Amino acid sequence: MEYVLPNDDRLSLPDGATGADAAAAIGPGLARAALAVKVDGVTYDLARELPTDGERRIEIITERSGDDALALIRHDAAHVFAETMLELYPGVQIAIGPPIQNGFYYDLELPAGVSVGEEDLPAIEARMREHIAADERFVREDVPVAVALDRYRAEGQSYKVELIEDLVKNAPADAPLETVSLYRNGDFVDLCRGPHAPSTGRIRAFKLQSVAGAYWRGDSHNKMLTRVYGTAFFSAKDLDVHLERLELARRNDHRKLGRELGMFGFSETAPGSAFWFPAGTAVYNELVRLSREMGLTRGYTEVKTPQLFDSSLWKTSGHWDKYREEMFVTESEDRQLAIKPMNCPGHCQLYLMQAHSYRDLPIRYSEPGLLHRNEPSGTLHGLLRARHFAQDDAHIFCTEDQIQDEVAAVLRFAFETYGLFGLDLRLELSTRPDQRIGSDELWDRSELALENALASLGLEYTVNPGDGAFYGPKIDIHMTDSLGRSWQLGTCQLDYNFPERFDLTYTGADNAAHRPVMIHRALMGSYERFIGILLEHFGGQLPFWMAPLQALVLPISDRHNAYGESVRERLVAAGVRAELDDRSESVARKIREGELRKVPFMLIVGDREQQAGEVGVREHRGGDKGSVPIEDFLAMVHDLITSRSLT
RNA sequence: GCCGACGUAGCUCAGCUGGUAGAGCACUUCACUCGUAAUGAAGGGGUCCGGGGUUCGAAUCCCCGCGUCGGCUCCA
Repeated sequence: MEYVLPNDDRLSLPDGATGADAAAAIGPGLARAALAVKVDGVTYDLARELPTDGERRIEIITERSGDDALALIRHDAAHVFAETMLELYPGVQIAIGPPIQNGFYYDLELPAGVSVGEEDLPAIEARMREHIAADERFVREDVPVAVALDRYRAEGQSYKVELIEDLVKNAPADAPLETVSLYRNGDFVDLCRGPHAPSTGRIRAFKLQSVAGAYWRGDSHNKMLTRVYGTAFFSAKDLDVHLERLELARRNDHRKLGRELGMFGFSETAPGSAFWFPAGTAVYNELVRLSREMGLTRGYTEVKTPQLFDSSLWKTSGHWDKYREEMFVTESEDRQLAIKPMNCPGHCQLYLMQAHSYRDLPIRYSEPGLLHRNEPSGTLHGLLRARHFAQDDAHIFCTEDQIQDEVAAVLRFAFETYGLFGLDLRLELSTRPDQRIGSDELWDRSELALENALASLGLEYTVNPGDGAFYGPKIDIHMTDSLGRSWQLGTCQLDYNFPERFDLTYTGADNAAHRPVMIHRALMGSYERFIGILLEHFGGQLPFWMAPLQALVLPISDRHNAYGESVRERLVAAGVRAELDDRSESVARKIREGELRKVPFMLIVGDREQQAGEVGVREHRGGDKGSVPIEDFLAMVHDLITSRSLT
C-alpha cells in the first residue's frame, strides 16, 4: 500500500501498518518525535492501523505541527486531570473534557459538600505531574456499547452513561452504533473518540488556570458542573510566553485603563452603569460627534424620543411578553411604565405621528438615546456589558424595493467607520430564532434580502442559524477583546414585524396604503462597549483626535508658568484638550506623569521657548522632537484632528 | 440568574493560627526653581462592603445580603 507524504513522496507500507510504522519507515528521528498521524486531514493515533483503500495523504504530527499537536497534548492533559481528580476526590463524576482554543477544560460534578477552588489547583497539578512523569501510555480500546455502559453504570459515572446512550440514540438507523472507544492511561479509562499522543510524558508543561461553573451540555435547565480550565505546551518557555501574553492582556483591560486614565469608574450605587469623568466624557462625545457628522452626509436625521413609555407601547412591540424581566418597570397613577431598552418602538411611534408618502422614503431616524436593560447581575462586565448605555442607533423606514440598497449602504457606512479606527470587522448573519414573531414567509423574504445585500458587496460572513432578533434576521459586526473574547458591536437588522405590529403605512404612487420595511442599525453598537473595545485595542493610547487629554504644557520652572498658561489658552482656543502642569515639580517628574497618562503631546516651555514663542514638543513614547513655533504645532494638530488620523 | 473566588485609605496591596489597623503611590503644607520617565521633609486620611451571630474581645470565625472578578446561561 502506498501513501503520499506532504512533500509528495510516496511511502510504501505493508497492509496493517500503523502511523508509528509510517514514521519509523521515514526515519528514526521522526519515529521518536511522532505524536499522531494525519490521514487526509483527520488525525489518528499512532498505534492505529492506516486505512488501505484509495490514495491517502498522510502526515506525521510532531511537536512542530502547531495547533494540531497542541490540541493533542491538551486533550491528553485533560485526561490526566480527570484521572487525578478521581484519585483526589473520590465520588467525583466526570463529564466532558475537550481541548479548546488555548488549552482545555474538564467538567465534573463534585460529591455533595465538596468544592474545588483555585487554591486547590497546585495540589492537583502536583499529582498530575506524577502521572506525566510516569509516562503512562494511552491505549485505545473499542468495546461493545453494552460493555461500556455496564462499566460506567458500575462506577456510577452517570454522565458517561448518558453520553453513550445519546451516541446510540443519535446513530443513523442504517448504521447502529455497536462499539465506543475508550482510552486508558494508567488506571484511568475515559470514554473518548481520541486521538491522543502515545503517552502522558509528551506533556512537557501545563498549568491549571481557573475554576468556573458550567451547565451540563450548556443548558441552564441542567445541573451546574465544576469546570477547570488549563493549558499545556511542549516547553516551559512556551507556557511562560503564553502566560505573559495573558498578563499583558490583563494590563490592557479597559476597566483598569479607564480608572488609570481618569476616564470612568463604577460604583455600587449604580451597578452595571459607568460614571464618566470629564476625560472619559470627552472621548464619548468625540464618538457621538463622529456618528452625527457621518450620518448627516448619508441622509440620516436626528430625533429625540422619551425615556419612559406606557407599557402599551411595549405590548405592541412585543417586548412586554419577551423581555419584561430585563426591563426596568415602574408605575404612576395606576399606569405601568417602562424605561426604554431600545429606541425602535419610540421611532415607530414617531413615524405614526405623521402621514408619510412614498416620496418621503427612506426615512432614516437616528438617536443616541439612553437605554436601560436590566441585564442579569452575573453577566455585567465593565463597559462591555452594562445596564445603562447609548447606541449610535438609527432606524430606516423604506419600501421593499429600497431594502437592498439601504442594507448595502449601511454596510459600507460600517466599513468606513471601522476603517477610522483600524479595526477589522467580522460579519455574521443571524437567522430566525425559535422564539420569534411574524410569519415564516416574512422571515424567508427578510433573510434573502440580507443575503442579497451581502452578496452584492461581495463580503465574507459566517452564518449563525437561529441567532436572529425576535423580530427579524440580522447582520452583526463582531470584534475580539484583549483576552480573545468576542463581542457584538454593530448590527443591521431587517424587520417586517414592527411595521405590522405598529400598523405603519405610507401612501404609494397608487394612492393606496402600503407597509414600509424597517431596518434597525447601529455601527459602533453601544458607545460604552465601543470605547471599552477601543481602549483595549489601543492599549489605552487613543488616536490624537479622540484622546481624553491631547496636550500637556510643562513649564520648566515657576517663572515659565505665565507663558505656559498663554500656550494652554491658545491650544484650548484652537479646540485642543490641553492642561497646564504648573506644580513646583521637576520637569522629569512632570514628564514621567504625563507619559503614564499617555498624553499624545507634552509641550515643554522654558526660557528658550518663551523668548522664541515656541514650544518644545515631546511625543508620547517618541521622546523630544525639538522646539517649533506655536503656530506650527497648532497647524499640525489641526490636521490630525480634522483628518481623524489614527496616530 | 447559576458555580467558584474576592471585597482593608482615592489607587495597588500587607495584616500568620481572633488581642480595637500598616506600606508605597496619590493628596495637603513647607523648602527647592529644576531642560525630557520619580527633589526632600512634615502632615492629614480608614463605619476594615453592609447587617446579624459566636466570643471577654472579630478586619480575621459563622450566617444573610450587596458589589466585583473568572466562567456558564442569556444578550431585543
